[in-house]
Amino acid sequence: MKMSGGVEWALHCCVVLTVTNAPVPAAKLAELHDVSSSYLAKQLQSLARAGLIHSVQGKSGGYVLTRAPESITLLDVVRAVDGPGPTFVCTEIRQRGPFATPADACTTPCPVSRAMWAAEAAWHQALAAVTIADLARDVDATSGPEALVGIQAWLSSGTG
Amino acid sequence: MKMSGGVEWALHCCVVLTVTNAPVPAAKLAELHDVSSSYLAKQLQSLARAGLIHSVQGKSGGYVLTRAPESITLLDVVRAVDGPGPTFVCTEIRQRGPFATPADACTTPCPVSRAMWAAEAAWHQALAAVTIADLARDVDATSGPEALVGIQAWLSSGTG
DNA sequence: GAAACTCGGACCTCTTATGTCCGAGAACTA
DNA sequence: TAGTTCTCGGACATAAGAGGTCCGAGTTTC
Repeated sequence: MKMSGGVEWALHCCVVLTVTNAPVPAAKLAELHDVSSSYLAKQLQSLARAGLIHSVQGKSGGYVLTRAPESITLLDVVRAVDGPGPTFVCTEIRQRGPFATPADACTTPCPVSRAMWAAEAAWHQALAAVTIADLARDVDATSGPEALVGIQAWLSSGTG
Repeated sequence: MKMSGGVEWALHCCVVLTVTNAPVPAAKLAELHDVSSSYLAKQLQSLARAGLIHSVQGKSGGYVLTRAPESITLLDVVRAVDGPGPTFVCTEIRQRGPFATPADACTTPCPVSRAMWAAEAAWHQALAAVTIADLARDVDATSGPEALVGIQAWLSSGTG
């Protein structure tokens, strides 16, 4: 099981979007991270479909965060880009074979899926506990405040 | 991100293997769960490579749990079947683009990967807290004790 | 009103998960 | 002790999804 690489890109983009209120084009975000512009567009579309970012069309268009960074969690981004479905899917194996449990008796999930989903819930909870604002704060602390300020200036100026 | 379907099969097989000390052939496990025998064999090989089960060759051969069910965790099975690597892989995006962080300054993981790995650790911890023995106990409680006893008898007899 | 720039979805490629097969090897039987 | 039968083990096809690219529809700006 490997998470889509687009999740990493999307998270970094969300952090970058916290430094400005002006729309940022996908091409700019791609250049900033040195990744394929065409492919990054796909991830941004996923974020837009999920309502996390808002797209502005036209000449000076781009993407803007729809909510405050404090109210966007990592879980939101992961589910938007990587799909909302559960990672573990129960195929009701207990209802098959010579010792099949009758469907009537299957009112509750089987013990295996219960345990797997409980672990998944713990994962979700940990992701939901961290927000984009937390990440931005960590970046400030790790790379120094000048990093995001520099990016902010670069985004404002037309310099490529 | 979707977990390999083989994880479900492997977990059910491990539970079944708790009811007997005699080797159980892959074909028997496949028939019991009504799944492809050839493909299930692949999952069992993964479990064997990871040292969770031991293969016995020859006429009355099959698979046996190597450890007590109490000391085999769900994490062990998941990592064996689905791969031991982390689900989130950091491609060091911060070292790319016009604002690249110099490699010297990257002694610690970037904030994004730190947060993702922390969540993954919570998931692992939850998986490691549940053992195959716990699952077997849950099955007993859910489907009644006669379920596993019936399977035990079926495995012992040559009846297919 | 025209032009330039933006997003959005349709399209193609390639890795990986899924599924299958037959040969090597060990235990049982005679 | 030799033959037979059953087992696992890895090599071989196939299908689905991730990764990557492209051009058209729509909007803002001049």
